[in-house]
Formats: sequence, structure tokens, C-alpha cells
Amino acid sequence: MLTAKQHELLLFINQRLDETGISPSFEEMKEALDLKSKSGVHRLIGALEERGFIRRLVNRARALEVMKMPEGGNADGKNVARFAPMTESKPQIQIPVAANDVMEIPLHGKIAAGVPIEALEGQNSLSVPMALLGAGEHYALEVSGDSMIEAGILDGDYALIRKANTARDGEIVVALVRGEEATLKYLRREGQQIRLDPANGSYEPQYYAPHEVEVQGKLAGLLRRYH
Amino acid sequence: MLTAKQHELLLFINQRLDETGISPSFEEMKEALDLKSKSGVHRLIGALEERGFIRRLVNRARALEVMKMPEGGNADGKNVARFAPMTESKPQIQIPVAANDVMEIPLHGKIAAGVPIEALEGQNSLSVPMALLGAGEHYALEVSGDSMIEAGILDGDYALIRKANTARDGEIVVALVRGEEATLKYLRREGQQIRLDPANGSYEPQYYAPHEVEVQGKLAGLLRRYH
DNA sequence: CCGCTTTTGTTCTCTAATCGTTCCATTCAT
DNA sequence: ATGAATGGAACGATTAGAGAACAAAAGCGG
Repeated sequence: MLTAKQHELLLFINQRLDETGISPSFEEMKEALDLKSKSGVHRLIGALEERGFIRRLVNRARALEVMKMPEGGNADGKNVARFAPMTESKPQIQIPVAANDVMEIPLHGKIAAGVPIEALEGQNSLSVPMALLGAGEHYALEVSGDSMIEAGILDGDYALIRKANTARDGEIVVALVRGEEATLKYLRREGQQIRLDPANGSYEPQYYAPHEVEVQGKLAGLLRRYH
Repeated sequence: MLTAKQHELLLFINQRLDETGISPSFEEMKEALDLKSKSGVHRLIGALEERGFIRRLVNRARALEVMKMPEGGNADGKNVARFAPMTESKPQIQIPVAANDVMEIPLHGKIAAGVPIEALEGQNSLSVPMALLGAGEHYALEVSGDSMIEAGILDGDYALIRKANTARDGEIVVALVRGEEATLKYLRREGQQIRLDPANGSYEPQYYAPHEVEVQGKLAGLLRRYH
């Protein structure tokens, strides 16, 4: 899927994101790859984007995000116990249905404090309007608990999650903590620490070391049913 | 399903992808299969692609991707301990079910204090999973304003409304007040009065005579998009 | 809030090497 | 012989590196 250079750059980006939480700039990537011009980096970034390994905000500084890692490269080898292999070895292809712009995405179970993501990987799936999603691989989780009510996310809602290994500050993510529990929280970085913020005054923010927290996806949409 | 050569090539590709994360080039595959020309590789690749074992970006260097492996061949043999059942190492292509449980509903515009429901009856419409709706006729409104934030309804959300003339106490309804303004509010009756309750401490409940308020629908679902 | 500077990202042009594609002749096994 | 697989080579497209000029954000000092 990748050329050597593309692979090298992807590894570097992922490493930097893991260590500092901040995307490298084009200049830094240029240095890391031992290039003398940024135009090459630009092309490599384009290739990685085209292949779905990263995603970015154009014209924004340091706005890279790793969507998946190639086969051999484990995103961060430190995490021992993994519930979800994060780097799904072969991502599913999601082909939008022609007729209506709707997509079937798998429903992976519930998410809340203490509840592993996995559980029933039954045949459950959800039809979702494409307009709510975007590019990338998605899945759905049923929200359990009230830790995000101030963000308008209620118990019983369906959270639509886009798979990703990284996220920017302030985004709502599915975070796997110490390989044990997966929660939906605001992600923030404070110095060398990762902070997971609930959106509920009754709960306290929690601080972790970067290697304790694995981002499994970002909140991309929400569905709720009344009665 | 596969010829010997095809099988051999597929194994090789998968192995390289697993070990290095980098696709082999045609040249390298030629060597691996002990061929003396790349044209043979080209044909084999075509066959594998046709049968759905691999996928690729044409005219792109090293842009191969393994979709599935033939029966006996375990895709990634070295990963020993996997916590997630991770169904199959090479998940099948997930082709979304033809969207039969989906419904197109019209998007009638925005709703907020002071804004009549009508307005732009453009061609806009929204595809919504039937699971979110139920029986009856529905339409969608874009929520504007923050008067319902404590009910988890945020500015910019799409409210899915089921047409109805009446509602029970405590339901969230689209209420047309004095034929002028339509708002999304909790409906409550107090004696001879109708009370419309916002879900926001900064706003006050409002009281009306029954004939002043016309229920146009009940909140049946909610869609939200992040980013 | 304005204007300035710095940082960062984008684009273009060249050049070279690698890589994929195609067509055709040849070989091999029935 | 005949169809399938192979070999060979020309051809065209992509990838890569470099350099420079330009555009767009971010930060800063007033």
C-alpha cells in the first residue's frame, strides 16, 4: 500500500503524535526525512491522504491526524493489553449506497466508564445518513451514562465514531485507558499529560500519561430517538 | 479459486505488507516469483484483483492492499495474543445493505424563537434510518439557538419531527404560537393554560391560552454532526 | 483591534530515477 | 497445432529531490 518514503513519513508522524500530541510541521517532516525542500513532504502527505492513512485540514498548521497504520507498524508498541486492535489490519471498505446517501455501519456495543468497547460484535448495524459522517471508517456505540450530558450527549444516544489514532485538543474521543476501559470524553493535553474531560460537573477530569491512553476514534455524529 | 502462481504471489504480497508495511513493486514481485518479466506479474495482479483478494490504485507505485486471504492462509501469523476476537484477520468487504430501512424526509428549514417554520422549502431533504422514526409523517428542522440545551438539543442539530396535532404533557413539540412563531419546547398543561418550557435556565417558561398554541409535531429523533 | 513579523503551508518548475503498462514474440504443455 | 504462460523491451506515468516565490495563519507589540 505504501512506498518506503510514505511509510517512513507515516511512522514519523505517528511517533510525534504519540509523544507530543502535536503534529509535526512540514519543515520538521522535511528534516526528519532528511530532505532539503518541503515540496516533497507535500507530495508524500498527499499520497498518504489519498490512501486513507492520514487526514488533514488543508491550510492549517500542524493539523494532521493518523487514521490507521500499515500492517507491520504498530502504532505504539507500549500498550500491552489491547481490547481493540486499533489498527484494524484490513479496514472495511464502506461504499456509499447509490440510491440514498446512506451507509451501514457496525454497532459495536455500549460505551461508558468501565465497559470495554468490544462485547457483542453481533450482526448489529445502523443505517446512517452519509451527511453525518464523512470520509473514513466508522462505527457506532450506544452511549451509557451521563458523563457527557453537558455536551448534549445523553444516555441511550448512538455515538457515531470515526476510527482514528489521534485527535486534536478539545475533540470528543473514544479513549481506551490502560487497555481496560473505554470512555467517551473530551481529549485535552496538559504538558506531558493527557486529560480526559467529562462534560458533567459531577465528574472530575482525569489525568494520564500519554502511553496509558489510546485514542480509538473521534465522535463524528450522534443519533437520538425519542420514545 | 486461485492458481498456484496467484496463490504464491498473494502470499508474498501479504507477507511483505505484514513485515514491512510497504507494498512490493512489480520488479520485486517478479523476483520473488522467479519470473523474468513484469508482465506476468501484471496479469497475476489483475487476476487477484478480479477475484477480490487484493485491491489497488492503478498507476500508483506500491499501492497494493490485501482484502482477504484464501482459506488456509492465516493473514498475520505472528500476532500471537489478540484480545479482541477481531473476527477475521482480513475482514470481508462490507457492502452496505441496500438502504431499504431508510426514509427521505423533507428538511423544512430552521426552527427557533421568532422564526416561522415555513421559509425555504427548498429541495432539501435528509435520509434517515427508519429506526429513528416510526410510523407517521415526518420532517426535519435545523435547530437554531440554545433554548433546549439542557435537553441535549444543541444549536445546529437536526430535529426529526413527527407530524401531530396533539401531544402529551412533557413531550417536546414544535409549537406554533399565535400563528406567528414556531419553537421547539416542552409542552405542559397547567389548568386552563398551556405552558411551553425551554430547557435552559436562562429562559423563562411561557404561558398561553390553548387557542394560541398549535402543536405541529412531536420530536421523534435527533441528528448531530461533529465537525 | 491594527499592523507587522514569523512560521507554516502551497505551488511551480526542473531533473532523474523508479515503477507500471502494453504489445509482441517465444516457449511450454497438452 | 493451440491455448496458456512467459520473456522482452519500449513507453508512459508516478515518485522523488531540489529550489524559490508566494499565500495563509499565528503571534506579538502597540
